[in-house]
Amino acid sequence: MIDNDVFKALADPTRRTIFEKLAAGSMNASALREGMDISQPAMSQHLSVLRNANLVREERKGRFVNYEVNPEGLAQIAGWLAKYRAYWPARIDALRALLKEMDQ
Amino acid sequence: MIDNDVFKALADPTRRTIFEKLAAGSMNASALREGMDISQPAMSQHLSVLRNANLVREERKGRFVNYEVNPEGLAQIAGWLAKYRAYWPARIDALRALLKEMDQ
DNA sequence: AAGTCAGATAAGTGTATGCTTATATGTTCT
DNA sequence: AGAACATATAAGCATACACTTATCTGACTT
Repeated sequence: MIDNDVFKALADPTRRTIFEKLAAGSMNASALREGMDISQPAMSQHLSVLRNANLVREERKGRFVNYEVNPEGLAQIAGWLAKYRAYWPARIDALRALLKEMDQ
Repeated sequence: MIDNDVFKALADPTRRTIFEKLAAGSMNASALREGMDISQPAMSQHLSVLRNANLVREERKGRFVNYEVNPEGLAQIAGWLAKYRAYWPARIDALRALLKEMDQ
């Protein structure tokens, strides 16, 4: 099951922070570390997990590696969530509307 | 952070299966175990985790405990997902495919 | 009241996970 | 070519996690 990687990847708060940073704008691994009190290998390992979960993708830029959000992972979560549409509370009707709109 | 519990709870495939079963209809812990090759304590522990993540809630029914989906947990995921709405349109095709797949 | 049943909790154990330090790979600069 | 830099990988370690068996609590039954 592929969902597994996505949820596992997001189960770690540090990885969610990294993802959030990337969502605000792509950047390389060193830039990501700024203000995060995390070692270089740890960051590299986290990025590897996020990449495997299709939450993030990389692009070599010379000696840097630029990381950016990969919508694929988000789509997987949306897909999982959609299965339980029946239980979505009114409060997130906007989300449902958006999915429906895309479905047309 | 509350997201933490939700994603951690869903990071385990067994718990996702349990949740899925409950989404199809509320039932007690014993009924949940049917066809699942899981010990009674393990089930109880999983339900405890799901409950803590607000993905599930319980209702005492005499000597049974009926479990059902708690939309609160789903709302948390939807809320998290909504923050990255900006990235959805980039892969509308994937979302559409997922939705179509689900509708059958 | 005693027995039985549903479920929770306790304690122990093997494995997974996230970190560390050390080293390797690959790219740019002089 | 060699130094400097960005990132990845290796190996080791402490903690978290999912499971097990044993026991406990609370509710129905006779």
